[in-house]
Order: sequence, then structure tokens, then C-alpha cells
Amino acid sequence: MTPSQNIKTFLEAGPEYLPSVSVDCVIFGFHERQLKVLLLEFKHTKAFALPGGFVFKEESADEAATRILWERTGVKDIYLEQFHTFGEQNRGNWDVHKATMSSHGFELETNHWLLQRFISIGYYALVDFSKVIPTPDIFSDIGGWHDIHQIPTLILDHNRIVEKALSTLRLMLDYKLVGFNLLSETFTMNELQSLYETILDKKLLRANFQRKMLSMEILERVEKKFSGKAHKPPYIYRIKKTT
Amino acid sequence: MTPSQNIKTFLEAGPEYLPSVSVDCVIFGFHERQLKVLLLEFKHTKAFALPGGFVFKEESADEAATRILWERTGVKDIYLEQFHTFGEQNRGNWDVHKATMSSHGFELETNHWLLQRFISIGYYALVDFSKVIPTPDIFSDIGGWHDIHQIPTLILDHNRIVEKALSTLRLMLDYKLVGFNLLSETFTMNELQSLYETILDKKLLRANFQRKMLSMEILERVEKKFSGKAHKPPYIYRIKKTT
DNA sequence: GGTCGATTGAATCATTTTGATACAAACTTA
DNA sequence: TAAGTTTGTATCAAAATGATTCAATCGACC
Repeated sequence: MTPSQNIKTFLEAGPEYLPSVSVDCVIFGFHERQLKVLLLEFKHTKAFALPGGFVFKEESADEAATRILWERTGVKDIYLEQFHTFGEQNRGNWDVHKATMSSHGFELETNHWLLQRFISIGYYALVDFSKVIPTPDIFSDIGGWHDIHQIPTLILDHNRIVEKALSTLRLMLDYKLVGFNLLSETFTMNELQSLYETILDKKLLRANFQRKMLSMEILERVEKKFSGKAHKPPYIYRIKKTT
Repeated sequence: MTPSQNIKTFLEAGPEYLPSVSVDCVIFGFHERQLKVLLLEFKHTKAFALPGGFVFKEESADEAATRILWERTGVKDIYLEQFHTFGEQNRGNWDVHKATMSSHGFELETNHWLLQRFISIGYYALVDFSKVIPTPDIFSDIGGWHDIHQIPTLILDHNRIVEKALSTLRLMLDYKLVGFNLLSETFTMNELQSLYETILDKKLLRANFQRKMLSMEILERVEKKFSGKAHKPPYIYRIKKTT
């Protein structure tokens, strides 16, 4: 199918969606000691947005989020959690979508279903950066990672959604021991610590961090790493399997 | 207006609401050392439900929750917080509402707007028990308080909503120092402690609880209470005004 | 009026957790 | 083989928490 056919199909699918309800995903990744967020770019309008979509009438909101996440990253079985629902009357305008449609030859009338008011259920996902293939949707041209400290201006209220996702992640980090989802299967203590430091945005004392993590007894040593670096090689850890 | 007229007005207001979106409120109160939840009772079907409603197209979800809370309790300026959105496809059936309407002479067709799928945004409220006047809505006949340990079977997924509200409240209790909203303006340390014990569902050591609360320096002693009881009278506290 | 029982407010001490520093071990480079 | 790094762990001080004790203050009762 051509892009235009895709868009036509999408626009005609309006009645299959639950009205007024959308889903937005804040997809976090960790790469080169930086916390990243996956954003979509609309080349035509040079706008940025969170990956999002709508809820089919025969699927749950959680399923919709899982589906959207899969479509934008190619991965399933991801740590995904709802964190807030954004229900303001005026969450911003849909000019970007209108312009994008227009650039493909679709002129939306003001009462078109896509231009109505939506409340958005926000989910955040924690993914293994290395396993993700950012994939744009029918509105966008590029999907790419952006450092959490350099998020551009986003459409609608998406900047606020990112902020809320980050503050929720911070709050949950200790409570739920959720950070490991951002690393690959095996990792060093140093990598884990810099992940925590990045999310919490503060330095932690190495010795105490190590003591705390080990005291939880959820880590398992795999092997000594022969890093080739000029120092004592670190242990490699992975999460204990909770059979 | 007669009840039937009220219902007619409500049913005709369908187009004024945001489709597919509802709001449910878990209203917590504290009375006689017990945590209470405000429930509505449908006399005709002997069913119970959480106070809830729909979001007008020109109001935000938060405003809708505030409005619903006010309508059911007569109080404003209440601690109210969104905690989760329930977005399953099948959250249960609407038989109770259908029967209630029917008992008032309104037979709803299966495609009636009230019988469609809704996602529900859950809010919990913490109110001063003594200031609340439970007020039924047009579906219900009685509004009343129920001990958290004796919640009857509720319609739809409302039991699950109560559970989630309670677990969120527990999680937030220390983090946000939010419990005071459940007490009257002045209270004794003993009352505050039994509130914490009730919410957390565990005993706390009196001396240590007092030490912790005082160390936070958010409490202000008002006076000695001449309780009339046969023991040393306790201090009365209130929250420091954070000018 | 004096004693008793009850509860409050605070002190005390032991235990645990956390913060900060120190040091030996293991590796590469030169 | 010495120097320079980072890692893993030990150590000690400080803070937070758990558990117990005790004096103070009231009404009830004799």
C-alpha cells in the first residue's frame, strides 16, 4: 500500500475506534549513559510528537498501548504501565495532523472525527534500547531517540505528558525495582548505577549503591568480564529468575 | 422536577457528554476509627455503586470529578486525585441501570448511549466525614457510608476500583502526607494514629508514631483538651498554615 | 483527701539503615 | 615491574527506627 492508501484506510477506520479516547506512550530507553525518549517527527511540519493512537472498540486500553508500542518499536513483552490520564478540554490544536493530512491530499473538515476532543491515557514503557527499531506511523516520517534533557517542543500537551511520565518513573524506581527493564539482560553494577543516577538526576555513592543493590538479593553474578580496560574487571549481573 | 423528569432530562443530555468517557469517585471518610467509602444504593435492584458520572464536552475530567463529588457530598475544596483509568472492553453489564430506568418507565434500547462501552477515570477523594451529606443521584435512592472491610458487591468493576483506590492511598500516605484531609480541622495524636493504622491495616507503636509526626514539624499544638476522661488529657493538633 | 487505673508525652537504649571514607585486588600500559 | 584505574568490600560515624520505660495528669472510687 502507498502512504496515501494507508492514510485513507486509517481515516475510514474512525468508527472502529472508541470515540474521545486516545493513548499516548512515553517510551524510555537508556543508551550511552543517557535516558532517551522515543519521538516521532513530522517532516512536513517539523513537529514532534509522542507515539500514540486510538483504542479499538474491541480491545482494552492496555491492549491498545501494547499494540502501539509494538508498532513503533517492533518489540513485545515490554514493561508498560499506565501513569495518568489527561482530560483537559483544550489539550492543544490538531493543526499538525491537519497539515500532514493536507500534504497527502486529504482535507479534513472541522467536524472530522480526528479533530474532535480526546482524552488521552498515558503509558510509559521501559525498553531495551538495543532491541528497538524506531518505526514512524502514518502521520510521521521519522522515529528517533531524544535525550530526556533535550526534548523539543511537542504537539498538544505532549511535553507535559513526558514530564509526568518522568516524575512517575522517578517515584516508582525504588518502589518497584523497575529500572532493570531499561538495560540489556546482563549488565555491570556501574551501568546500573549510572541508570539510577540518570533517572534520579543525582549522584550516588558507588559503595553504598552496590551494597544496597546486593542486599536486595535479586541480582545474580554471571561471570567476570575481561573488559580489556586497564583496571580490575567488573562482575556481570543479571536479574535472578524468580521461579 | 419529579424524579421521572430528572431522568428524562439526563437521558436527553447524552449528546452534551464526551462519548465513551466516565468518571468514578472513591470517596473516603473516617469515622469511629473506621475507614469508610461512600456508596450509592439502588433500592429497586438492591445494587450498590460508586458515585460517578460523565464528562461534559466543555469541562475537563478533573472538573467533572469535582462536580460529581460536590453533587454527592455537598462539599467543595476537597482533596481529590486521579489514580487510575479503567479501560477494559467488558467492565461488566449495565443491567442495573437498565432496570432502574425501566422502573421509572424508560425502556432503553440496546444502542442507547448509556449502554455503550465506557472507560472510567478513577478519582479518590479524602473528605471530612462530619461535613458530608451523602446525596443519591438520579439512579440511586440512598447514599451512605460503608466500612472499607465490609464493601458489598458493587456493579460493573467498581469493587476493583475501590481496591485500586485503597492501594494507591496506602502508597501515597507517607509520600504526600495526605491523611489529614480525612480528619476534622483539629485532632489528637491518637486519632491521627488510628487513622494511619486503619489505612495501612497494621498496628503502629504509639511512641514512635508520635516522634515521627512531630519531627516533620507540620503539626501545631492548639490547646490541652479537657477530655473528661480518667487520664491525662491529650494535646489537640492542627496542620501548620504554610503561609 | 488519698489511692488506683488509664492514657499521654517524652526519654532512653538497642538495632538497623544510611552516609562517607579507606583499602586491597585485578587489570593494562609503559 | 611500577604506575594508574576501577572494582569489591570493609569500616566507622551518623541518622533513622524499634522497643521499652517512666513521670505527669486526669477521673473514679473509697
